[in-house]
Amino acid sequence: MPIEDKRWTKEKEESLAKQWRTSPYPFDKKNEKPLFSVDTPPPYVNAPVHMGHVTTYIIMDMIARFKRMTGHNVLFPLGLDRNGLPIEVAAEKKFKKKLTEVPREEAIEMCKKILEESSLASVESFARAGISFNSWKIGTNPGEIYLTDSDDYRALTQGTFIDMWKKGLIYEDVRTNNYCPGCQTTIADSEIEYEDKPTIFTDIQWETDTGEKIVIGTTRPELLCSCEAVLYHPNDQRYKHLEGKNAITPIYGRKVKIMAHPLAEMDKGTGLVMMCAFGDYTDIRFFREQKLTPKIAINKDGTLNQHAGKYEGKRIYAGRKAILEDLKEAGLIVEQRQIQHRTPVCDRSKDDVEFIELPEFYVKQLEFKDTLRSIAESVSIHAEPSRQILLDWIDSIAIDWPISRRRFYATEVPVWHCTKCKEIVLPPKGKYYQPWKEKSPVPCPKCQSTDLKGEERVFDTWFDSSISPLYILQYEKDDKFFRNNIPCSLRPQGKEIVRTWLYYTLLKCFHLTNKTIFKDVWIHYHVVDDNGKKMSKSVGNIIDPQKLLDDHGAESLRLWAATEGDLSKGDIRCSDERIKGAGKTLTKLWNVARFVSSFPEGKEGNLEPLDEWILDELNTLIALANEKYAHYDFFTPALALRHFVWETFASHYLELAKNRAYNNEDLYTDEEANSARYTLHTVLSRLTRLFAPILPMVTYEIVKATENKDVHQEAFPKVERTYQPPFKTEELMETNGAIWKAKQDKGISLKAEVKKATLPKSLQVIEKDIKHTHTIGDITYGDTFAITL
RNA sequence: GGGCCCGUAGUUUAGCGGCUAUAACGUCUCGUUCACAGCGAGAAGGUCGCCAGUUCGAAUCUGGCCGGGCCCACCA
Repeated sequence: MPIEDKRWTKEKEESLAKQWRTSPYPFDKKNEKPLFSVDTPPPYVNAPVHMGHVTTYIIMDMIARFKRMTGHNVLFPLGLDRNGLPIEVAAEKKFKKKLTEVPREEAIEMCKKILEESSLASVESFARAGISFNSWKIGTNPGEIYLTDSDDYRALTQGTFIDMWKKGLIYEDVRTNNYCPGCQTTIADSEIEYEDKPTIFTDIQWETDTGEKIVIGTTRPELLCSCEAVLYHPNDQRYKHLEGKNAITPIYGRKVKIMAHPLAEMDKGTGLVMMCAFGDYTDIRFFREQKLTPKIAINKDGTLNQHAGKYEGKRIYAGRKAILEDLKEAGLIVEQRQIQHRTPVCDRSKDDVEFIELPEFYVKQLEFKDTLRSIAESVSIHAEPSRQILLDWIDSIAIDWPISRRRFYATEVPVWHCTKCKEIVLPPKGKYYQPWKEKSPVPCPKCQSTDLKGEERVFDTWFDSSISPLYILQYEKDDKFFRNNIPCSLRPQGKEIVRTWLYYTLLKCFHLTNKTIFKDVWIHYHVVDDNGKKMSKSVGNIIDPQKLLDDHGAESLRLWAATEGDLSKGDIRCSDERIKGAGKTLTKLWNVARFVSSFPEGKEGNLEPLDEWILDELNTLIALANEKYAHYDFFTPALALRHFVWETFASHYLELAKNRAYNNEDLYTDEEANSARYTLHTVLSRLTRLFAPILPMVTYEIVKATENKDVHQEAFPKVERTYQPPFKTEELMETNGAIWKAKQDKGISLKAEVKKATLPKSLQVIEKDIKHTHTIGDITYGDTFAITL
């Protein structure tokens, strides 16, 4: 049927988006086609998805749609991340109560209330953008939207803990960790941010055991009590003579070793540095390396303890003030100055992070670094340079992974503790447990006691999210399906979470399955604002995709996402103007289709040389798209397709073939006209399929109108037949261009007659088409182009 | 401070040893050509960040510098 409407409008998108939302692309487990599984990143539900999410999911959708068209059974589920700190923060804000200060049941209730409001509205933009998830229903069947805080998901998280504990891959230990006194939990490195804060830097006079006076600078005088060593750099001539001597700590009068150590930097402070338990990461590294026993002077509540002597009970700042006064009185302060200091603070409470010891659960990783490195080297990463982020991270790992947290809205660590024999008691896996309020289903295996205390700690949310590929592939639910379908085909994710989500997933899945869990990893950069700045809530430059969808429509957004840049290689800027500009190509494509649809289809038969040429051009595109799409590159083919639509096909082929396709004056034979009509329809048909993953809505409507088919059920084009183009594309384009320009320069109509023309010899095969397109009288052929108007 | 990435037209970009350096958006000129004025035909616009080197030849390779981004580290 001919297309009537003069242009593509965004209003046409609404019904299609709705249609795909109510009856989407369900996942059929029994389908015999090879599986292509996409481990999509579950967005966090506390805020609506922003432009960056939508853009990257659009690319994932292009991948999914392409894979469907190339004969795959595509598992493309959406997950929603609902565990952990952001929800707790939102709950605290809304109810104006600290979760640490209310009963645990109430804390969890508060979080659940927040989550009730979040619903699916946060991902509404995905539906509007035409993302073809398997399902828009929340559930536990493969392909349905999964929630990381569902009983089903949490039971699997706990099951993996139980397995790993039994395999000896998890242990509990008392170690130094980042600790936030405000939130009262151990926090991960990724939960720390830095603030420039003014701090007093104090040079304090010490003495050595031989009576020599030395000066050491510090910002943490309250930690003097926990000092275990004084360091200078091995090349520092000023202090070489101190090697092997001891320093006496002021106030406390303890003897500590003076050592040469590269951790000390010659040009910082006086070149001498005290090592305390613990002022910073350097201290921690040093204590670990020297196997020193730290005397930690700070309690869980942020007060100083008995190690601090007379300052015991004071909070850190008060203790610091008091000890500085005492040092001043003793005449030991050489100099004080205020410095700006980048201080690690908790990213939620903004409290200074302290380093204290607590018992926590750890996943072993140090002894697996070599294996992890080979996994990191063998997994296929798009684009290749991003692999280095992972390798660098693996190289820099210095401790095992602390997985327990002292918070509330997260998966509980599924253990009980025997009050009699101290044994750790694990329940059978397969069920979701809340040990802090439930009785252990089993007695202590060692002493048979039933007097067990439920564990109160929860997991780091990365411990949850690092099993997403296992969850979507039915691990422990359907063994046969799981075994047949690992590794997971594709992990798409942002580069900023390579060292967390990607790394932890590879680690944990290796521990559980002994395999590399992904075949391919697609790592993307970011959509930044139109000034090139990263979007962030605090800066207030978050771009709302709903607004862009309202203004320009999904297809403009999608074409922009494909053509603005290669997201696996760098950031792309979000520009309203450029998204708007993308819409022009939609109009062009639509009108090309409208033009083609006005002709009868034509039958396959002898092809005119011009028609062979355009089909050959299209073949080049088909080959390019197949190759690039398969490597998750939509950028290169999208540019080529756009160019083909505007230039090659519309400007040149259509202009030349028009007369023949109309054949109003019977200048051509039926066979010649048929060849043009057949070619027009064939090109359109293939072109829509090439565009379908990028522009699912426009192509759907075109193919429905012209062929009455669902383009998304069609096979992706392959180069099936080759054609012999008798001339070079540039030769044709240059010739057309030269004739148009000559008429333009003379200010005459493009239809005006050309009396005589000398054209390249190779174009003789399409003499008739050229002659009628440009209205040329006499055509001769030669090396030099010339026309007489 | 360490690592990685990036500097090409006003903007976004292609090219990654060899034609006069791509194209799109924007700007300007002309045009109511029967698919499309949300269009067409053209034009202007660049010492390919800077400086050396390798080479017959460098936007492209190497080194240094300058500028930008991201990640990591930095409580002396």
